Amino acid sequence: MTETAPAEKAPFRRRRKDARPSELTTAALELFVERGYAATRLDDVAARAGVSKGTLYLYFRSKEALFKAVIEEGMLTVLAAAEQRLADYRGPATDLLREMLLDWWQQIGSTPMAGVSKLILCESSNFPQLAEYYQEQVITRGRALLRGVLRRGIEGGEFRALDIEAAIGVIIAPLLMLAISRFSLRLCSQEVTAADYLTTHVDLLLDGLRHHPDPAGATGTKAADERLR
Amino acid sequence: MTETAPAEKAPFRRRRKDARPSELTTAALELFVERGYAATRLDDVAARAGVSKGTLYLYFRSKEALFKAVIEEGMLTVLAAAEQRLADYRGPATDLLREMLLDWWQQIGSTPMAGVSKLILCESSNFPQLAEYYQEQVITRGRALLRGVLRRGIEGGEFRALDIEAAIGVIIAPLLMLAISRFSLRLCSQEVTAADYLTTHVDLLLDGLRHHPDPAGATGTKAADERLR
Amino acid sequence: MTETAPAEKAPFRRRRKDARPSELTTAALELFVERGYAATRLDDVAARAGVSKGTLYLYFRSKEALFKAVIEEGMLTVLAAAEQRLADYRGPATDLLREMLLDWWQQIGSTPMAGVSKLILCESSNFPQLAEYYQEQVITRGRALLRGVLRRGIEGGEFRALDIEAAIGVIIAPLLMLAISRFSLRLCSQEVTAADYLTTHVDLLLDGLRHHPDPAGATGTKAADERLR
Amino acid sequence: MTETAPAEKAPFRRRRKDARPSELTTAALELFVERGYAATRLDDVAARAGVSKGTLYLYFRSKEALFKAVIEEGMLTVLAAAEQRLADYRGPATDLLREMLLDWWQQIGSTPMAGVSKLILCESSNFPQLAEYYQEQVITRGRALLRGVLRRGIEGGEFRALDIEAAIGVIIAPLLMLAISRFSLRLCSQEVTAADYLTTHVDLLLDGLRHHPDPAGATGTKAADERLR
DNA sequence: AATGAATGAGTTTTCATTCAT
DNA sequence: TATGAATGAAAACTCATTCAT
Repeated sequence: MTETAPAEKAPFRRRRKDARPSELTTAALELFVERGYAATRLDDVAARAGVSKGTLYLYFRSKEALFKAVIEEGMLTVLAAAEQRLADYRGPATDLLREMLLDWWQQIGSTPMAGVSKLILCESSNFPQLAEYYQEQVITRGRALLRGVLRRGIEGGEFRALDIEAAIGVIIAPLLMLAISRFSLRLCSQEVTAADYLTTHVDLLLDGLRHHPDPAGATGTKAADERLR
Repeated sequence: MTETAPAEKAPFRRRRKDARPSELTTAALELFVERGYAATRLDDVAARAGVSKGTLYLYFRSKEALFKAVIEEGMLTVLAAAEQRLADYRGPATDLLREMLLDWWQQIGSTPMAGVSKLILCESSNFPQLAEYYQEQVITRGRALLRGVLRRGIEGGEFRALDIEAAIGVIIAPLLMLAISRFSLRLCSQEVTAADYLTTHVDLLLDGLRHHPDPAGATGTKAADERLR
Repeated sequence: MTETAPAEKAPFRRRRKDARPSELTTAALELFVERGYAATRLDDVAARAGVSKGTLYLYFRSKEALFKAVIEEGMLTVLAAAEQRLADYRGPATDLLREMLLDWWQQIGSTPMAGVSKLILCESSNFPQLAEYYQEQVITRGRALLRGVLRRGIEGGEFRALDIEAAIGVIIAPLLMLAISRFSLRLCSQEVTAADYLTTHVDLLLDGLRHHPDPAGATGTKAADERLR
Repeated sequence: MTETAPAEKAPFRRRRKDARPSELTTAALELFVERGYAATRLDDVAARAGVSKGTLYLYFRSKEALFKAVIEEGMLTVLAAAEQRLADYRGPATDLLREMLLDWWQQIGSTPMAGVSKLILCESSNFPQLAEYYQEQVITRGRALLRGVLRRGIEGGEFRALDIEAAIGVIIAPLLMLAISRFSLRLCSQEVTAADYLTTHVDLLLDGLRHHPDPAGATGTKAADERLR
């Protein structure tokens, strides 16, 4: 408003203008994650972004469009981070798996992007198409990455044989809960630092995956199968 | 509804009156879990319960009161199920842990009560006092149960030493995700049956916990610690 | 319910039954006066009368019918009290006027019936027909009584000549305000007992009415007339 | 609406914004006075003000807040009018008293502000705090003004001795009834113009207050005292 | 006669969306 | 572009009225 350098006016404006959409989605993400979609008022989003409510409608057709933009922007970020690592990484699957989990935490789980996971979890039934899209673009790809590592580990004798699809979910769950817990009740990571939690998860997991002769678990498994019909 | 004794006609009204609250909370739970608190209209809750909107207000002062009742009723159910198992169970910690996890799934995770977990996860920041209450009454108690088993296992040499608090969270997370996934996107248990998922979780976990000499994991742990600061 | 003397049952019931309507109107009058018609809930009327809400509908077709019954019952009481005094009273108009005002206070103004005045004042525009009826039956009759006394006093030389219709209103106003004030803010009778207030009113009034030669007031009156057009 | 300066088009919005609250309270005052608080629908207030229902909530948090604003705005107007007259007026108390009463009618009683008196009278038990505030700010101050004049008149020998507090109420009552009657049944001023009514009140009152020797009233007073205990 | 559970029309209140400036 | 006043559809909530018992 009180521009001291009139020569710079145009670029400044340009920059603001270009930055607007992501300023808005950033504010929206925070509030959507904290309160949920329906409970978030556009008034509050605008206020947090420091603009008027009307301005939101210059960039997004509707509240739903804003929400979708938030999710899509988050997905782009996630996928961009992931693609970088697809990597020609070579070496033991054990190391690779550990690497992937810690990477995920550093690139995604510990950032605001983790909020997108919470949104998908909480709002998926209200936005089925968006959820499906997320499923295809993010979840399926992420699972594929893990599947590759697990297969390699099993084939190479590092990991014992197991139900790979199920294992993928079991591996992801603690990461996801850790990320989501940042925005709500600490259901799982109460009184524990993220580092301790992750370390314990990785250690337990790699120990559990490791191929060793002890046949004791098998009995238990059968018993469990019976209990679950 | 299924009147077997026509002679008992008189208490019909009375029985209805007594049954109403839980009919209403049942309908409300379903919708709150599916759509979230804010997106659930009381009209729909009433319709699902087969009553008029006004009837809801005969039993619950407000939408918020209904929500709290839903959570509290769920908590009672969960705690009642848990208390039953506190048990004088004796035997290997390994068996006990497996037992507990499968029990949780059968008593809670696979029932409508699992929805309460999703609600707490999604709505905790909108109902902080309720979340705190849930934390104290349910989470803390549940963690205490697991803590007891892990300690016994470690002291008895069945399990290796580890960060017990962190391990509790890691153990719970896959169960919770499995339960919550029933009401939204299958973030973790995609294309896998609950039984396979649980079996894999328990097997991996017990393998990972088992006390065996291989010291390889330690190195990895240190590397991870460094990455996480 | 638990009648110990079954022989007396019938008459007891009968008495209750006959008394019901006035028990209900009594409770209704209290609440209507305190809160106004619209703000009074039938639930509360029923509760104050110690019956269920449904019972009200056994005696009154609707809330409006109940209100009208309250007013009409009040009017009957008022008129009955008035008729008694129409009297073949003889004597100085001064004494008669004082008598009438004090009587009104004792028979009406100091009783629950005074509430009817407040109701008419506050609700007349919501029940124009009822107000008109009250006007005809109560106000007009009351004014006629006063008119008679004032005329007699003027004709007999006790009172000076004045605008009789206006004087009637001026005489009534303090009585009415005193009565109404019992149910709301003491706009006029703050910190004064009803007896002091009435005494002062009557004294001032009779002094003011008395025929005395002093011509000073005339000037003032003319000035006032000019100010008011 | 009545734009005399078309060049000033820009501030139209601004002017509207500033004017809105009082447009709304004006409409609200009319309806509250006519129907009472509870029976007045915000729909109707909005319609009378020529805006939509939602607009009301742009300026007032709730119906109750609107009501309080109506009363407070009315009080400000009343007090502002009163302060103007506090006056260094000198002269006979008789003239001053007449002046005050006629002023009140012209400044308040004959204006829409008179409606506030009706609201306070009718709604005081539903808004006790507001009533108390009104009592302190308006009634107490108004009584103080009258008290001053009466004292001066008595001390100066113009008025006879009497119960000043009671007299204040007796003096106010006809004014108040006249004002309130404009909005409901003419309980007191039926078939009489305001001017005639006021003139009669003032004349009667000043006559009644005047100091004259006749001791006749005393007897009557004693009789009245006995009747009232 | 009496009850009180149930109803649904009516009211208050909220908030996404529009649009004149 | 940006604003924010205004809108009105939709949701929460109330309560007079009904009716099965």
